[in-house]
Amino acid sequence: MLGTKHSGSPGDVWLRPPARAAREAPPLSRDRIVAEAIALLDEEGADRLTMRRLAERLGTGSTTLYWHVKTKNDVLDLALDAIFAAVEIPRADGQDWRAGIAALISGWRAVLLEHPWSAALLGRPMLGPNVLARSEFLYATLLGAGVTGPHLTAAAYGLSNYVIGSALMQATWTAGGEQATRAAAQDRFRADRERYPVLATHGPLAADSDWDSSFALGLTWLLDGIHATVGASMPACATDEASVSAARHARRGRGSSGE
Amino acid sequence: MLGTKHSGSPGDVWLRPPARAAREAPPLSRDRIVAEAIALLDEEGADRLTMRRLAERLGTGSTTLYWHVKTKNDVLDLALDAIFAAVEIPRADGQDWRAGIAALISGWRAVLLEHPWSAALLGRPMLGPNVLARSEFLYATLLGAGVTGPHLTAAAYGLSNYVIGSALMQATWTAGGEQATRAAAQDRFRADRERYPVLATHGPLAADSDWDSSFALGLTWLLDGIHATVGASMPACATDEASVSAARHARRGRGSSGE
DNA sequence: TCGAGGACCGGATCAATGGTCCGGTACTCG
DNA sequence: CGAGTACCGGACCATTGATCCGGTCCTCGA
Repeated sequence: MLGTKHSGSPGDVWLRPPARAAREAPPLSRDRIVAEAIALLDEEGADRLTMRRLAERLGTGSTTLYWHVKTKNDVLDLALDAIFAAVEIPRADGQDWRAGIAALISGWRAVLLEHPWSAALLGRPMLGPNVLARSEFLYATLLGAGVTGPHLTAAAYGLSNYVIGSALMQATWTAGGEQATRAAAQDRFRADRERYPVLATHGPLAADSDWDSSFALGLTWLLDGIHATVGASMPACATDEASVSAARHARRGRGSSGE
Repeated sequence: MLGTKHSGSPGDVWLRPPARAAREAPPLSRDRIVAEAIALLDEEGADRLTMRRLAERLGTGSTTLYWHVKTKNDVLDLALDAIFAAVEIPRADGQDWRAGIAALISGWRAVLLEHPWSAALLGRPMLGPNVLARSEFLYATLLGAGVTGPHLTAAAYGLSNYVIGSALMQATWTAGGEQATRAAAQDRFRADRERYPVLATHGPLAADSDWDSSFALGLTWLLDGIHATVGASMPACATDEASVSAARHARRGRGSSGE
């Protein structure tokens, strides 16, 4: 009798996890799902994110996720917004608006590059609180600097779109596409040298191409242009220490993604 | 005898398609597949493109496509490159390089907006002949204008990334997301008015936001910045037929200060 | 003390999709 | 005329997002 298997309905008591001890972590919150999704995306890329995979990493069943989240798209939207929490919003500073904006934009770019999968998700409406808060800062700072009306819209758009495009492009050619792609492209250029002579020598894959400084340069141009519209007296293309340090900031890090 | 059925092996001759007449079009070429894919994408959007659907529209079996194309990604890559054939490359003109570049960039943008699904595909390496030819023109024109070294890279990158980001953003908020999304966003802004005061009134969905002129303005800023790097003695703002208008007079007056 | 209700979990299952296997058909060329 | 080749497609498979429905555990009031 002692050894008898008496068949409790779902398995033996002793084989079952001791009640709630199995779930040491809080039962499984939206936040945990999002955090794990980001980790998974960082490690394996966008196309490897599966609900089953994600569930497995969380030690739960795949269908359980749907209790906390409506669709997979929700997970992506939440993850996308979540990473922008790492972009610190500069202190509002009426004096040096350029520095503030440059810092924000550079931080934005740094985050996008730290999570290369995010670039591919930029084609969806970003309405999360983190994104909105930073957009708010951008608009407010520009407005405070005297940029108004159509110029305000154009300035905000120009800056955002520039970061987005830059990050997307860079993520495509560095993190996203492995070196294989890049090498193949290089070969392609060389092979069709007579067809694309300039590209072959000065193209984007040329030796002197430096993503960070190129980005900083373009940012300076945009800021200069915006600056000029407010009718300030400073020259349009001055030495801009702000964006230079911004580029430095963007290149740094990578090792410790302070959360 | 005339009415006799003599039973050709697989069905009657008259019931069988007259040999090759059934396929009026060339049997099914890569080009036809790509063209139909573009049509399908234009009509129904990116996520509705299925190999089966595509095959059905072509009046063929889905698996047949794989004879002409290796994967679905190939179809997307080919389609993406194909639409850029519509961007006409301006005549090389040593004099007015700004006009040429502005035309190219604007054409690029126009194509991206005409095929909103393309924006979502920008995150993949674009190495097709059409794209390369236009990049070649961009680099060559800049080089001919005296933009060299890091400035050349930065200029080409800035311009490309700006178009890409702009198109991606606009496609997200107009064609891609239906008005529903936009209206919801509008509501969101209004609801959180105290949290995002500036966004609520001056935000991207404000009444005076005009995609086209905003884009033109930003493009002018970039071109001005590029112009300034060539060491010409002219002030950074030059005569540019279409896009300038607004930005000009703002900087006009005190241009004497500094350089 | 108990039992009803709700928060939370997951196995079985479905439909859609990208892609492969393999056997066909029709045309061409020697 | 027979073999080779370009081309086609039905059957099939694994993966994936998502749902159904039945379970388990906790809470809270009577």
